[in-house]
Amino acid sequence: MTVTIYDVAREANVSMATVSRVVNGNPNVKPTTRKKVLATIEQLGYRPNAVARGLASKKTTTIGAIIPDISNIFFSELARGIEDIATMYKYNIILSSSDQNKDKEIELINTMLEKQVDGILFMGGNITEEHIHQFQTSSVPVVLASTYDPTDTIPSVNIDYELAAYEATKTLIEKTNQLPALVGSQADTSVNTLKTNGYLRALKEAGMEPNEDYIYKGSYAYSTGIEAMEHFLKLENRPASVFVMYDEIALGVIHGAQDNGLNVPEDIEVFGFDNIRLASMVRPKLTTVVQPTYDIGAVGMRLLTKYMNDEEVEEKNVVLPHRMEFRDSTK
Amino acid sequence: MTVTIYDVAREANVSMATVSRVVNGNPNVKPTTRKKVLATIEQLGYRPNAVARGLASKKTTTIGAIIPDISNIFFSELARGIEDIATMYKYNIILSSSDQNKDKEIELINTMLEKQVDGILFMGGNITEEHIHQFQTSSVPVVLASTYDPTDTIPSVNIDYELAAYEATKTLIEKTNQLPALVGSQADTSVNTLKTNGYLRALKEAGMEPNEDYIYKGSYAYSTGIEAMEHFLKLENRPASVFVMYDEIALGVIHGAQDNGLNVPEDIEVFGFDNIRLASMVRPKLTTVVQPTYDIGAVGMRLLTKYMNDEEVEEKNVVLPHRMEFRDSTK
DNA sequence: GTATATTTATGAAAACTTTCATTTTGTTTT
DNA sequence: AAAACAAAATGAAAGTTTTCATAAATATAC
Repeated sequence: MTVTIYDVAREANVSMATVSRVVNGNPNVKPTTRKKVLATIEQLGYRPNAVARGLASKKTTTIGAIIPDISNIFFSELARGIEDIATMYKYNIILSSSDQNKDKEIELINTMLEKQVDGILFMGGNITEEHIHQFQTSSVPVVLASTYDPTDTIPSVNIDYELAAYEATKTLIEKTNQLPALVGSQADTSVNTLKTNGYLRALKEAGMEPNEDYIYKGSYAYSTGIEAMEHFLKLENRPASVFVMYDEIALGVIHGAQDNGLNVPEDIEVFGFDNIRLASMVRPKLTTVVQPTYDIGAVGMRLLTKYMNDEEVEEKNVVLPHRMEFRDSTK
Repeated sequence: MTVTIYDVAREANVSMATVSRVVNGNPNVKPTTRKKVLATIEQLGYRPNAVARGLASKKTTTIGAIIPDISNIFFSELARGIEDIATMYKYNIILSSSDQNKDKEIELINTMLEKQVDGILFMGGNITEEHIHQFQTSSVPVVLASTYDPTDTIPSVNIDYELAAYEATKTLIEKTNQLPALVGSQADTSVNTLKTNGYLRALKEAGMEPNEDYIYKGSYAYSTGIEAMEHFLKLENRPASVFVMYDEIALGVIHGAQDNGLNVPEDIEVFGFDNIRLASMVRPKLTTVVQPTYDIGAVGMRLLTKYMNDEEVEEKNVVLPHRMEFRDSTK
C-alpha cells in the first residue's frame, strides 16, 4: 500500500542504499543515477518514513518541550522562541503542558524519552532532586529555560530574578520612601522564591521591616491583583506602591485600584514583572521588569542544539540581561 | 548500552512476545510470569522504545497540530484545548506555527506525515485547492479547527463567523442608527472574509451603503487599532461605533480613542470579536463576540480521535455556538 | 483416561531505513 | 596494458517492537 524505499530501489534498478543516499543528499551518487532515482521517487510518490529512519539512525530530529501552560501568554511567547530556533535547525517539537505539577512533569519526561526525542527543553516550577536525577540519567541532553536549578547542575537559560526584583523594589522605595507592598503567586516555585528574596533584600537594605499586611499572594491570575487591592484598601494605611511578581497580576492590581476610585500612579504606584505584550496595552501603561521572554526560549533551544551536536559549550548556565522599563504606572 | 525488550526476555527466560504482552497489558499472561517479567523490567530499567513500537504497529500515538502562531493568545488557548483532550486520549502533539504562510503549511503537513503522525489538526488561513488535495490524499485523518473550508470537504470545527459578525454589526446599527466602522486584518483568510461579509450583510439589510473611509484594515496587531482610530479622527465625520474583527485590535481602538481624548463608549462604541482573556482586563471592559476558543480545540481533537479510531461520526462539520457579551465598551 | 477446549507461551516474520564493509565500475598513471 | 586509485553502488545487518500462526500446557467434559 504505502511506497517504501525498497519499492523505489526495485523500480529504479538500484539498491536501497543508493536510494537512501539520494534522499539524504550524499554526494557519492552518479548524476544520471540520481536523476533516475529522483524520477522514480516522484513517480511512485515515495515519502520517507521518519519512524523507520529514527529507528535506524537513532535520531528523531524531534525535541521535547515541557512547559507549565501553553495558554499562558508568557510561556507561549517563550515557546515561539524555542520553535523558531528549532525550525532553523530542522527540529520538530513535541510540546506538552505540565501545569507545574511534579508528577506530570516526571511523566512527561519519561514519555518523551520513550519517544526518543533528541533533547528536552524543560520549563517548570520547582526543580527537585528527583528532577535532577531524571535529567542526569537521561540519555539525551536537557536544558532548563526560565527555570532555576539551585544546584546549577543542569544547563539553563534565565535572567537574574532575585536581582531584578531587588532593583524594582529598591526603585519603589527610593521613589516613595515608604514600604512597598508585594503581590504575587503563592505557588512554591523557585522563581517565586527568588523574586520574594529580592524584595526582602531591598527592604532589609533600606532598613525596613517586612509587614505581613503588605504581602499578598494568591494564584497566578489577574483576579489575584484585584483581590490584593481590595485587601490593601481595607488596611488602615494602604501602601504607596506595589511590586507585583507578574504583569498579569499587576494589571489586576491597577484595575482593582481604579475600580475603587484610586488613580495610578498618583495614589498608588505599580511595578510589574515580565513585560508581556499586555503591559503596554493597558492604561496607564505598566512599568515593569523587562525579561527577554522570546530570547530565553530561543537561546535555550540554541544551547540544546549545541549539546545535541556535541559542540563546545562555553557557558552552561546562561544569564540573560533584564532591565526596567518605566512607563505610566509609576511616577 | 540501552536495554531492549530482547534483554528483558533473555533475563526473564521468556520470549520477546511475552514481554511485549506484559508491557501492553495483554491478559494472556500467567500472573507468575507477569510478575517475573515486571521484576526484570524494573531491575534492568527497561524503557520501551516508542519509535520501534511505532514502526511495528504503524501507530505513533502522536498527532500533528499546525497553528498560525503559538504566541497568539487566541491560538494558544485553542492549543490548550487540543492538548487537554489529546492527553486524555494518550496522544502527544507535534506543534508547529505556520504564520499562515501557505508554503510553510504544506511543508509542515508533509513533515508531519513523514513523521507518521496518527492524525492532523489544522488551523490555517486560507484553504486552497492544494490544501484540500493534500488533506484528501493524506494517509491519516485531518480535522480543521477555526478554519473555514468553503467546500465543506474536510471535517471541521468552527463557529458561524459570518453570522456572528452580522449580529454584532446589526447590534451597533440598532444602537446608534449610524453606519458602524469596520476595523480588522487585511490578511486574505477565510475567517476575515466571513466576518467582512457579515458586516456588509448587516449594512445592506439596514439599507446602508458601505463607506470606504469607514473600513480600515491592517496587520493583526494592537497597533492596527491605534492607527485605525487615528485614521477615523482625521475624517470630517468620525464613526459612532466600530466593529473590530479581533479583540486585540479592538483594544488598540479603545486606547487610540482614549489617547485622543475620546471616551468609550460615550463618544464611540467598540465591539470586539473572540473574547480573549484580555477583553475583561481592560477599562472599559470590551463588549465582544464570545467564541468558545478552548472548546474549538477540544472538540476538534475529540473529532480527530473519532476518525483515528474509525468511530462513527455523526456531524462532520461541527458549528459551535457563539454569543455576544455586552460589557462596557458599548452603551 | 482420552478428547476437546482454553489459556499461555513461543519463534519467526514484518515493519522501513541507515550504516558499514565490500564489491564493482571507471579513471588515471606509468 | 597492467596497476593503482577513486568513485559509485551493493548486500546484509542492525535497530526494536508487534503480530500472527503455531505449539505447549492446563483445564474441562465425557
